[in-house]
This record gives sequence, structure tokens and C-alpha cells, in this order.
Amino acid sequence: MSTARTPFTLAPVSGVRSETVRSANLATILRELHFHGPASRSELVARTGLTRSAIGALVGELVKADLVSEQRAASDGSPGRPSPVAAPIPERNVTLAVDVAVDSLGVAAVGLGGVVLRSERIDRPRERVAVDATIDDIVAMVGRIEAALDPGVRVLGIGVGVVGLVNRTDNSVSIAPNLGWHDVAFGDRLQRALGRKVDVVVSNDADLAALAEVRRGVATGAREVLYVWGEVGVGGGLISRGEPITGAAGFAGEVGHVPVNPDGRPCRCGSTGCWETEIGEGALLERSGRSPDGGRDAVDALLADADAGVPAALDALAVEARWLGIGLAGLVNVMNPSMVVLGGLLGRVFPYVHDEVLAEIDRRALASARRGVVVVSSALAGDAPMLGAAELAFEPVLADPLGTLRKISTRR
Amino acid sequence: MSTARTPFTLAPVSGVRSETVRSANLATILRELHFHGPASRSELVARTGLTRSAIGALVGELVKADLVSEQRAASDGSPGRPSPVAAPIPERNVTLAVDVAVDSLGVAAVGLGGVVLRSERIDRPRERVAVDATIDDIVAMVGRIEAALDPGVRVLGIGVGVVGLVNRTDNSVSIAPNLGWHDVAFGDRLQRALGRKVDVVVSNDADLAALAEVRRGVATGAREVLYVWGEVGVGGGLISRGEPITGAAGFAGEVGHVPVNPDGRPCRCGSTGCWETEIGEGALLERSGRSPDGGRDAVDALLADADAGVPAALDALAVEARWLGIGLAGLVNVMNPSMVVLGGLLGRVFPYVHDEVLAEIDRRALASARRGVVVVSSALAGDAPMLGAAELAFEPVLADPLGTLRKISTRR
DNA sequence: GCAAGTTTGTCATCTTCTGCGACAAACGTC
DNA sequence: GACGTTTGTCGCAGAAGATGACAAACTTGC
Repeated sequence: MSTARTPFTLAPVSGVRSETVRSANLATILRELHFHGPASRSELVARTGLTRSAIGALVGELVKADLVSEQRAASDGSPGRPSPVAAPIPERNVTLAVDVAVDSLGVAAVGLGGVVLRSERIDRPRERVAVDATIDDIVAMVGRIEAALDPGVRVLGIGVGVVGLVNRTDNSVSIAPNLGWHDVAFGDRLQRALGRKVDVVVSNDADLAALAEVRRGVATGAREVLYVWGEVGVGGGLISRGEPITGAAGFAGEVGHVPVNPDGRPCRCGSTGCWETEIGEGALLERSGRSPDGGRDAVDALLADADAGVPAALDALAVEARWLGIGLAGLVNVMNPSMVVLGGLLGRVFPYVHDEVLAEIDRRALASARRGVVVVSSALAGDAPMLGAAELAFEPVLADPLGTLRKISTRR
Repeated sequence: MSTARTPFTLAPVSGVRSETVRSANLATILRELHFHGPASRSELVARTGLTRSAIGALVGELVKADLVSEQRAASDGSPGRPSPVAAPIPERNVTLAVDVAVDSLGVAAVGLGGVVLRSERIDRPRERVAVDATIDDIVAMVGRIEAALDPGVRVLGIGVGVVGLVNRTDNSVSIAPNLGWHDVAFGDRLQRALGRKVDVVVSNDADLAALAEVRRGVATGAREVLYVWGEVGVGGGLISRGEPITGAAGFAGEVGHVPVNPDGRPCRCGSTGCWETEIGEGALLERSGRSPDGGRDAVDALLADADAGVPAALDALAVEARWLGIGLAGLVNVMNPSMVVLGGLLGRVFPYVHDEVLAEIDRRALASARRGVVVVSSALAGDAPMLGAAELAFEPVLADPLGTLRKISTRR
């Protein structure tokens, strides 16, 4: 019947039925509780615009599904019948978050509402970074974490952050130079190793850190955010309209490989003059007269020198500031964010070079795009990718609570 | 049936009621007809997943609202009762599109479905670029265009594209260097001059060209698109998830001012080594030994030389290609688009340097992000911004057909 | 300690909108 | 011209939120 048409659909072509309404309203309430914490029914009425009866029925359904509990409000002194407070139940609804970093491995159980219930992080030597060893370690850690959780707990999803380029369409790792991984179907393999039917979603760790900052960090509530994370390599996450920009296959946000100095030094990606070659840990250390692979200890020493006013350290930081500003200016012109968040090494360095970075941005970014941009260091330290992974794993439940629960329970 | 998967919506805190469902379904049908052209009721049933009765009622309402007409289908030889074909009524539902370019002014009436019903473009001398003169000219052109339209026509919205930085939050032009404008409340002033209560929406012309390419040009249906438009200046439009990225205040997409050569030549924006200084018309002409402000004629001559194999022209194009590739590689790493569209001068030059540009992208973009990226020249030539402006103006009607019509008719 | 005022949960009923199924209309085929 | 197929139409059912009346639970004031 259908004459061949564009396989693409411009608008989300899908009819809406009554049950869609229910699902959307349940999702709205659960999101509200997950992101803004416990709220009384009357607060929910005010925030959603729904009526008392509708809220009553909706919250009732969430309670019945064991996602939410209702308790009498602590009297706050105002007149009128007290409104029961609805709160997410973290102990019974968790996601497992995994962070595959360069030299460590983290696993956490995060409860609905964003509470970290248990977490564990292990350093790992070079010989444990292979895919199989990583999966074995994760399985062991997950086992320990789960053993410590409440018996009635449900795992709603598993989110994984990996230092590398992740294909979001199939949860595979395309390439992770720091791990030596290449085209690994990591999501599928981990899911099989865990023996679960719960979905495993994999994403780039910088993207997840950005998500975490927007959900629960310094950028909470901001809708247009540029997150740049730098250590040895430099990555980033872009948030637009409050949601991550993934790009066609999930590779968006690789800001570390924007050419800022096309005749500069070679980058391990094969190009030359990538931003990463100018602001990465190696460049910073080298400029201060240190070995480029001195690691975290060398950075600590450098910053201590800067505190002490050692000229070599200050000079190195000044150059770092210039290149940091140059790259940020370009990205500000491209994205017009309301906030720029710097994580990792960059977040540590930024307080030392605050003025110089902003000056460089002023010099190079268009006044209109630059106006109102706030630049800050990350607030979430090293756990940001893990928190982001948990949020990613919560997403299906938040989008369609009862439908997702049904799917999980039937599949197990 | 498949509820549109909308990941990551941070609580659009608003309850959904029954009437929202009707509005959403009307919007879905109208979008379908506007973007994919006439469709039989049974086709609409198949595409939306709604039932025959629902489609019947919904289309009936659109017909009653004079947005859509129904006609007997031309018999196509298949058995069964023929399904009436619903089609948008362009003659009765139009938006006015205005394009404020550097040396010309365009106005068009675009009918529902995207048909250009009337259009007019005037060249204008330097002394007519002032704001008042521009508004006077637009008002006169709109008068002429409207006089030629059907009597029963409704103007559903007015969209304006301006060569300059436009603040989308208040429809003002922050700065338009080519016009000498600075902080002009252009939307408000034009609306007053036109004496209309219909909303006037203003946007950057490159952003609108990008929108046009995604809606009705080479990128139709693509969801992640990078559009780069270059003449004297270089601008761009970013499309993610099928929709434009505006940034915090509407200034996103200023790719022309990404620093690609920080120690390069000064840019009129005050920075140095902006991409624009390397790939703009001026740089291209200068490298070929011509005056940097030779304009379109000089570019024609340059391309003719290239056709003839003149070394100076070929060399200039090779350098242009290199810098074009460098900048695109960076943006591909940042956005991971599925398609890159080049417009204006860049669209004309690209066929000459296709291989060199792609080679430079291969050299500098990460293989993962680069894979599957198609680079093409724009298909819509000079009218792209105007088509985009029309689409922008249609948006409210497409999002809530009856509600917007009601608003328009009561305010007039 | 009790009445009044205020706020909010609950319940029955109404409204809106879509799904479902039966029937009829309009087409092609044999 | 009978038959099969496809599709519009119409009545009815089901789902979900709105409305409004009433009751419950709290504070305040005396």
C-alpha cells in the first residue's frame, strides 16, 4: 500500500492515546521526586497543574508499584489539613553504575532519588585493563555491592561509563586508547556476564559526567551547558535543552580533538594541534619542566609550586590558560551555553588561572554569545561519571514507570 | 502505538489532560501533511497508529478549521473503497517570510505544505540598509505580496531571517556587522510597522538556512546536521534530534569565529585566526591574487580560472580546502553529525575541492565520529533562509493547530 | 478546651478522547 | 451482477482527568 517514502520521520509520528496520558503524568511525578526530592501532594498539585484527585490516583499507583512511599508530613506550622509527603524509595529501587576509568574501576548502587547506597572503587594495575579482566572485576564488585543491599531491592537498570568512544546505538566501545580496546561489544558482553535481563547502557564517561553535573552538580537546572573534562586526554559533554547531545552515533562531544593549532604538535589521534595537545596533562607538565607522564603526583607538585610562586609553574599555567581560553571561546561561539563546567585536571587548574581564561574568552568569543556565560569547576569530583551512569540507567523508568517495571519483571 | 522515545526530558513540569491528547494528535496529522504532502486517511491511519474513527474525527476538525481539504482519491487500481486524500490548503494558510540579507531584501508568502506562493527580492544600495529604511521596504513588499494573494487568506505567522546575531528570547538583533545594526528590537519594530497582531519571530539567517535544509533540502529527515554557510562571513546552523540548537539566547552556531589559527590574521570580530579569516570570501580571493573585496564577480572569475586550470586559482582553492577541512573536522568531532551541508560560497567551492576537504577531515576527525558523515553542497541556493523563516513561523500552528488559530483570530 | 477558619484528601459524577465492533459504502475482479 | 476487499461511519465502551461536594486534619483565637 505504501508508496516508498522517506524512511525518516520528521515529527515523532505516533498517535497519542489515553494511556499515554497516564504514563506521561506518572513520569512527570516520578521525575519531580527523583530530581527535586520528596514533595507533598499539594506541592505536586502546584507544580504539575493537575488536580488533587488526579495526583491522588497517580501517587497511589506509584506507591502500589513500590516506587514511592507516602508519609505524614512533619507539621510545619501552617493551618489546614496536612498533605502527605511522597518520597522515592531508594532502598528498593536502584540502578547499578559502573565506571571504567583508566586506572580504576568503580561500581555503585544508586537509589531512586540519586542516593548512592553503596559504592566501591578499586585501583587496577595495567595487566587488569583487558576486556575480560575488566568484566570479571565488574562482576565480582557487583556481587559484593548487591550482597550488601536490602533483600527486596530491584535493579532497574545498569549504566556504564567508559573512557573511550562509545557507540550509543549498540552500546559498544569503538575505541578506548587508554585501555587498548577496539570495537568491543562491551554492553552485550557485560550483560551476558552478569546473567541479567536488565538493560545495560554504555556511554562515554565525559558525557556521563556532564549529565551528572546537569542533574546533580553545579549546573543543576541549566539547559545549555558545555562540560569539558581533561586529564591526559580531553573530552566533553554537550547539553542542549537540558538533554545530552549524542550526535548521530553517540560520538559527539569529543572536544579534545578540535584543531586549535593546526601546525602544532602531533596528537595520538593522528592529527596535529588538537586542543588536547595544548591543554592535556602532558603539555602542562612539559611546559613546567617536568616529565609529560608524571601523572597526578607531578600535577600536585606543579600546583604546589604555583602556590609558592615558582615562576616556571606560573608560566606553564599561563600558557595553559591561554589555550584553555582559546578552545573554550570557540566552543562558546558554537554552542552559546549558559554555563561552562570544567572537570578533572582542568577543574583543578581553573581556580589558578581564572582571570586569564576569562580574559582569553573575552578576547575571542563574540560578545553576544559570551554574555552571561558562567565558567566553573566541577563539583562532583571523581564520581561524576558514575552518577551520570546511574542517571542514564534510570531514564527508562523515569520515562515510563509502570511500563518499564512490567518489562523488567516479566523478563527476569 | 510506539510512544515517541523522548530520553532525558527533565520534567516539562506540566500535567497532561485529555485535550492535550487531541491537540497532540491534530498536530501530528498536520505535521505529516505539511512535511510529507497529501495523504489518504488510510495512510494516516498506518503512520500514526490511530484508528479510522479517530483519524476521521481529527481530519474533520482540520477541514472545519480550513487548514486541510479532503478530495476523492484518484483511483489507483487497487480494490476496496477509496480513501479520501487530505491535503493542506496553502492558498488559505500562509506565513510571510522575510530575509534581510547583506545586499538584498526578500519577502515571500509560503503556503501550508511549504509551497512558495509569491516571492519578491530587491537589491538594495548601501543607503537603504538602515533599520528604518529596511522596515519601510519590508512593509511595502509585504503589501504587494499580500495584495496578490487569495482574498480568504490567513497569515499564520511572520518569520524573519537577519544576517547577524539574533537574540531569540526577544527577537532583537544584537549585532549585524554587515548592516551596521546594533541592539535593534527588530521583531517588535517590524511587528508595529506592519500593524499586525500576528507574532513576528526573528532568527539568524544561517540558522534558518539550516532549518530549511533539514525540512525541505538535501538533509531532509536527517536528525544530526551541521550546516555551514559562508560568503564574506561564515555562519552556521546546528541541528540535533531534528531540531535547531539555539543555545542559551539564540547565538549558537557561530562557527565562523572558532579559533583555528590563533596566531593568524585579525578578524573583524576582534579576535585573531577565526575560521572565517581562513575560509571567508576575502581570504580565498586574496590567496588567488585578487582584491579581497572583489565580491561575487571575483569569485566567478576565480572559479572560471579553476575550470581552466590556472595554477593560482587551483592553489588558492587547495589552501581553502585545507582550512575548510580543518574546521569541519573539529566540528565533526564536537557534533558527530550524520550530514554536513555547505551553503553559499562554500557550497559553490566544495565541488572543486571535494577530495581535498574529505582528505583533511579524514586526517583530523576521529574515525568513529567521522564514519558515515556525508558532506554535500546546499540544494536550496539563496532562498534557504526564507524557507527556513517560513518554517519557523509555521511552528506554532504545527504544534497546536486549533489553539494557535484561535489565538490569531481573537487578537486580530 | 472548643469553635472557627483553612487546607487538603476522597468520592461520585461529568467531560473528553480514543478504541472497538458492526454495518454500509465504494472499489476491483470474475 | 455477485463476490471479495478496503475503508468511512456510527454507536458504545473504556480510560483518564476535571469538577464540585463533603469530610478530615491542622492552626488560631478565645
